[in-house]
Amino acid sequence: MEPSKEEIRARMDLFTQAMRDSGIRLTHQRIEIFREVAKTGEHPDAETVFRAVRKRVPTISLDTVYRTLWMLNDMGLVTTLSHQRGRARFDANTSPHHHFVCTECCKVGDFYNEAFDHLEVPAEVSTMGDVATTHVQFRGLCSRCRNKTGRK
Amino acid sequence: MEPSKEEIRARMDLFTQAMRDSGIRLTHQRIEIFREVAKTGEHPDAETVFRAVRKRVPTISLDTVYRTLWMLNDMGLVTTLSHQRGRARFDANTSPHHHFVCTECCKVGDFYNEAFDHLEVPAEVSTMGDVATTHVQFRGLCSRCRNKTGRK
DNA sequence: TTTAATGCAAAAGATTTGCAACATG
DNA sequence: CATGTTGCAAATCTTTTGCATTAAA
Repeated sequence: MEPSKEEIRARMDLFTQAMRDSGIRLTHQRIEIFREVAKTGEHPDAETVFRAVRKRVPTISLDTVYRTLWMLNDMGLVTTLSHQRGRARFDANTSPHHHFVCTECCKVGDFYNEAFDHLEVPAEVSTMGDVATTHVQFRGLCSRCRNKTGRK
Repeated sequence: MEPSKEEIRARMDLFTQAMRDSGIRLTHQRIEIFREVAKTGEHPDAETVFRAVRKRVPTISLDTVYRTLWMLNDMGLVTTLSHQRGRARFDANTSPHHHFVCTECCKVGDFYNEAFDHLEVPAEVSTMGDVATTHVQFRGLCSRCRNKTGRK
């Protein structure tokens, strides 16, 4: 689930390069914010990122975290999920991937599947617009919640 | 896109029955709130439902709309989507279906596809939990946004 | 040194909650 | 009638914004 050391480094490199290419300043805060999202597979929300980064950059403010996260989203360096009521969660994994979402605790597990990346687009959908990406989402009780609520 | 008269009636019947079965009171407000979500394929948010219902029930309050919508969600009579920053949207279509989501305007189009309803669950996913439902989401520019921003 | 980015505080937006009045079963 | 439900107002939680200060390039 957690990205490997190499994967994290690759993400950081991609980030640094993309920032330079766009002429956006590589500030201390932005680097630490991106690193925090890049190093986990947990899809943290803004508050979680804020708390983690604050340990290393004590003066950081929550609004900078928000501004940065949405900027990264606009740049395509992170994507957002929102499976919880009114709280965006961020993901630095920009490779095509899919999700298992627990309907109980909202935890999200990633997985890769080439076939799902390229599902045939039905004609009906083509009339709606141009498909750029495909995401499969399986929903159900995660094993942890199954053990907790399922059988007690 | 919009549900047919019969479909709307079927949804209302399902709702009425489910409420009776759960012993939850069928109030004027609840009926009108559900009807508002049931009669459209637009996945309205709470505010939109509120404004529409208020025309028929002028004294209704926004918090009743929220309470009711989340209750319906808990009962499985509606599902929620959240493709827009911090704003939940509600859908009374409980049949298995899939989505095309515009990355520009966040508009969501529904479609049906039996094959997608029953994608084979990879072993890796089975270890995460018990899959109950499968949703395919295609993302890209909708035709309207393509014409607006794409070529100008 | 120039201009973008930050931090602060305050605003805005979305959703929830406590409670007295009210309506349903 | 008894109790669940509503409407109101105020609270809460998340996210955004204006602006003076600070720091990248």
